[in-house]
Amino acid sequence: MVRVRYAPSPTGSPHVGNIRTALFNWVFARHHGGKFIVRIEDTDQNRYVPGSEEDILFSLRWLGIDWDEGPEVGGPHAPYHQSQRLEIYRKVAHELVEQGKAYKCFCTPEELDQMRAEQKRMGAAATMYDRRCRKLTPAEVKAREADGLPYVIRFAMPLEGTVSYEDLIHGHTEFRNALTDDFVMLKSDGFPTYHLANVVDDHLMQITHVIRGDEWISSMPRHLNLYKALGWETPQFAHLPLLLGADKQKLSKRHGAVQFVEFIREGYLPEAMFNFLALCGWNPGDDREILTREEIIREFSLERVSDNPFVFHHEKLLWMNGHYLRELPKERLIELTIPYLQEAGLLPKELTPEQRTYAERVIPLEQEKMKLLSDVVALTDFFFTDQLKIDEKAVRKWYSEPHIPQMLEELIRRFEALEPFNTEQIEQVIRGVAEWLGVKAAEVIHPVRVALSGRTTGPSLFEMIEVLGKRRVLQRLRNAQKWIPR
RNA sequence: GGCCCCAUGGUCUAGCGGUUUAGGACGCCUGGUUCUCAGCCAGGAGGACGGGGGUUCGAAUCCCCCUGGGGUCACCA
Repeated sequence: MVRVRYAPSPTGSPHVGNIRTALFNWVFARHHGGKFIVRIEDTDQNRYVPGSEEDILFSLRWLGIDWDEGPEVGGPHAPYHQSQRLEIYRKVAHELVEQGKAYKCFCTPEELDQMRAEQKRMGAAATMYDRRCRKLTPAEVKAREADGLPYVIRFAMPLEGTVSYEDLIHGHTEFRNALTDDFVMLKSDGFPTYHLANVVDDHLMQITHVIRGDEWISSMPRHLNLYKALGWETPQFAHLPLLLGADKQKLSKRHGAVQFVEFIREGYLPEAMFNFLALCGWNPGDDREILTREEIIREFSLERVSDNPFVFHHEKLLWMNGHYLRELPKERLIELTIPYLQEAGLLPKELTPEQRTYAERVIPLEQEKMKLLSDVVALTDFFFTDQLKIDEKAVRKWYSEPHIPQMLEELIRRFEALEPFNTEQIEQVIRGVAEWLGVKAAEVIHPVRVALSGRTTGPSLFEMIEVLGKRRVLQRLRNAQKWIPR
């Protein structure tokens, strides 16, 4: 039985790369009919950010990623918060001390800083704990404990030899033990470090595959030796390519939106995010790029995960979101976009039935143009407000044309009398007026569009007029009469 | 700097020794559709296998070196 886990630490709102890792784990579990476990690695009291766990779980649910064991749902290996499992780690750490595979270290942060500074001054390639406390005699340790000195527990790394494993993505990888220092397993506050807690829980929770980002590869000698010291079987490891910014540096805040909730806020759709994230390092092996969640689950395999870093460019995601937006049923598009109009102040918090019907007619008009749900605001604002942003250049271009004064008058006259006020009738009026004036239809259409929306682009004019309604149309046409230079 | 990872057009990616004059997608350009924009359809440009050695009848595909980029070197994860 495949058992994988997503083990975020609540140190901030989750990053896209982080959610990508969750998605790969989930898809892998679902592909194999295995279990997907969420475990909160809240072992750093200093970096804990309230609310981030909520953001993490919200993001997963928003994407449609459910978990078989974890926070809020529980499971046979509860608790799933590491902060509630402290005794377990403590016990393991002390057992290793008793077996001589780990030791208490009484070095203070100041001493360690000094040691590192010294090493740098000596021109050391890398700073590394010099294992001074590893040499402490039992009596010395006892004395310090009796003095009440705080200590950490460090793992006693083998001084020689190598350790290796077969990465499911990178293949055979080997490390020399001597190059890794005696890392801290248990901090002086009694909390474990990632290395300890992660290994212990992965073992206890019977994780079969550890799928995580490439930045963890360098910790493999620690984890592998820990498993060995504990006499535990190691799970399989798969290290996912890093997500990079446009400058090829690890994706971070300075690359624009990277927090997953920011993407949600901007108006990306879950299906687009799911599809795109799945393609961040994986592909189905053919030319398909638009894939449903079911297809992704069916065809996913770690063998098809690329091992080179993925530069995260928003353009393609935007394109993909536009694609999914165009496929969206109208009802859902309306549901999803109304909140953006409300937030922009174009619609009130509570809609009257009339306002709702009006919005339902407006929004689909611009569906094919949206790349983000939030685009609805800029695309349709002129339907909801009379405070038009006027394209002055377009006004200058059209409103000095000789046919305009007559055109406006005639349109107003005919529209006033028009019944029913629908698209076909409206088109007839527009074309009729053009003919009557002896100008091309476009020479009526364009200036009218400017009069009604303030701009030169927008939905099909005839439909737009119908939706705007006679009252607004007449009012705006009359207003446009003021634009005629005298 | 040590260790580790990576290396196909601007970006993502197919390719796992010959079927490749290296395919697809995003972006870009042109044309068509059309009341504009978008969309859609049809084309196109960019001039990608980082460089050098091998192995082989044959290399983008295997090996080595170099170069470049990245990750990591905390009582953070």
